[in-house]
Amino acid sequence: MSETAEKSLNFIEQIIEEDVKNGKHGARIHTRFPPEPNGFLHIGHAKAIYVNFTLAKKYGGVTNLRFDDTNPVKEDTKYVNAIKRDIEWMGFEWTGEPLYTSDYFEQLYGFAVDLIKKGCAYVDDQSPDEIAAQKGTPTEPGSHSPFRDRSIEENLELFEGMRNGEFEEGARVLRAKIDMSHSNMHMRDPLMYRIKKVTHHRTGDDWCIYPMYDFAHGQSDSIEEITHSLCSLEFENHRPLYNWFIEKLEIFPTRQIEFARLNLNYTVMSKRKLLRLVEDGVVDGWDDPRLPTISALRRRGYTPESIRDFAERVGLAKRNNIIDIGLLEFSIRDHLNKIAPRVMAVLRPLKVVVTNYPEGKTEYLTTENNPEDESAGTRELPFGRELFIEQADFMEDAPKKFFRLAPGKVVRLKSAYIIEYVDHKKDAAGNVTEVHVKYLEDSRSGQDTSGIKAKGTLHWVSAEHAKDAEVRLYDRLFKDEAPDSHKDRDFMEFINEDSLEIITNAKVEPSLVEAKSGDRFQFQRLGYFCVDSKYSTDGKPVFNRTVTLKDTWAKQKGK
RNA sequence: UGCCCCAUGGUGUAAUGGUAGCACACCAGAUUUUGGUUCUGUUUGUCAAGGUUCGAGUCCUUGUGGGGCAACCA
Repeated sequence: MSETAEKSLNFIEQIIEEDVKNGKHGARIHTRFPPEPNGFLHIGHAKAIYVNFTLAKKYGGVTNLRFDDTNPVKEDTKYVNAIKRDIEWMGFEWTGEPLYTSDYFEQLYGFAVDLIKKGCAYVDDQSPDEIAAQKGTPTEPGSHSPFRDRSIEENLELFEGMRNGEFEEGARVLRAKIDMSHSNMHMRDPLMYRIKKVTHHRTGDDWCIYPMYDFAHGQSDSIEEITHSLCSLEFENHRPLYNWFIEKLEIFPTRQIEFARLNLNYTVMSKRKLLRLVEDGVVDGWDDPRLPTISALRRRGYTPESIRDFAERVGLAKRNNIIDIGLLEFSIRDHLNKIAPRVMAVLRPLKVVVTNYPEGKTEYLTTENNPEDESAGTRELPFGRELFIEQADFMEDAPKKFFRLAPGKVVRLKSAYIIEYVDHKKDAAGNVTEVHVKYLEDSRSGQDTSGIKAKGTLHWVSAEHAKDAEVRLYDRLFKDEAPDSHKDRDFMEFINEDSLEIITNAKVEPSLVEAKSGDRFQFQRLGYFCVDSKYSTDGKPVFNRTVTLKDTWAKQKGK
């Protein structure tokens, strides 16, 4: 992360620099990432993680990881582990041990008692429906609960009763006593505690009352002395309440700052919708490479560096945004171009016979592993009389701008020889089954004295030496740019039925059978591929296509 | 018909009262044993109307458009 002197600051950095300049909190910066352990992290979270961790680090601060586990109905330890793994994989380190809002339940209870004693909270015996009815609407004020003016003593007694399990679920709640006619709905006597006789993933059955988000999140920030609590725009309306509790409780004044969350086109990001895709079997689990979850991106072959680069590029502001998926693809191409070894793989093989090459002969040709990185070295490729090239690299009736193999054309085989078209065979259906060519013996790569210039260069594998491999090609999961933006159509209607193509008979160069789970390659002229962690077996790797190479030829064809 | 937030090329994001810049995308060209990479160049923008000012993307007013808020969810 090289910071050029010219680089302008985003609005949060400006706030932080102002705070540092003024010596606020001793110029200390402390942020937190507060996931609820009820689902998997996605690329939107990745931005929030990036923002919280890099901002703190930039100003010499640290970041807490705090699981916001105040709703035992939805939360589970299995998510805790997945979330920790994803953050670590992204390359970030939280300070100390992971923290949990549930660690503060006793303290939070004390805060509530304090508020009751100050006359700022009361126990309400009404049902959810009654409370909702009194809430009013955004344009009409609410009305007071008949229990609003209970004595402090009675409130204290009832609240303790709630804690002790004396009442049924839903029978009573604790509410803040603020203003039922406030223009901000969140200030109309919001709920602080509700009764839930549910086992919590960490505290077990110790509690049967649990604090609401609004009475847990800000207070946890205060307890941890978080200086800047960064959250998404939807919590803007909660900030007055956040500050009200800080003021009444006289606790550490964390400042909440909201920023716009990340949105990506051609996908969905909400946990609920992601869960539906998984449960309906549309995708193959939370880490299906077509999903925008961090575990899916990892499995697909994205690097942590590329995710961080992307998070930096999307910027930080308060404006709602929809980022083009193409930007994410740029980030991963940019990184993989520098680090991925180039290899030969033919996805849809077409047999080529080099008629003037000796039968039974094998020669080994040297090729560079990565033209962008000399230190990557070279390797030897077997070459023989029978080869496979890509079906799309031969055309019987080629347009003038087709730089590949066709009647009357010559092409270079990458790191090998220039070949010249001789003949081709077709089956009964008219499909080309075999192409015959002659090679130019004096055109060997690196020792070319033929004087011939070939316009195109093809990738290839030796038929005798090539290994079979399975390759999985992914396309966007949705056909619509914003599948969940249609008011009267379900996002599932926009599923792209062709988002996964499995090729079982790809031919790859022999070295690839030794590839290990997670290894990344550039299949020359095709794209970047990663050995799948789920379906690969020893000696039989399955390759996931991370992203294609930029393809200006395909673009031209489309015209 | 309440409150809060937002509005700069196709998409994002800068300019903090003084030349509207950067990235991605797009288009054109150069290089290339990957139609990749790299390099060069072009096109495209301040929501509207008033006001303040020598000067407004920036400040003020009023509109318009978009987003959020009425879960015992977070």
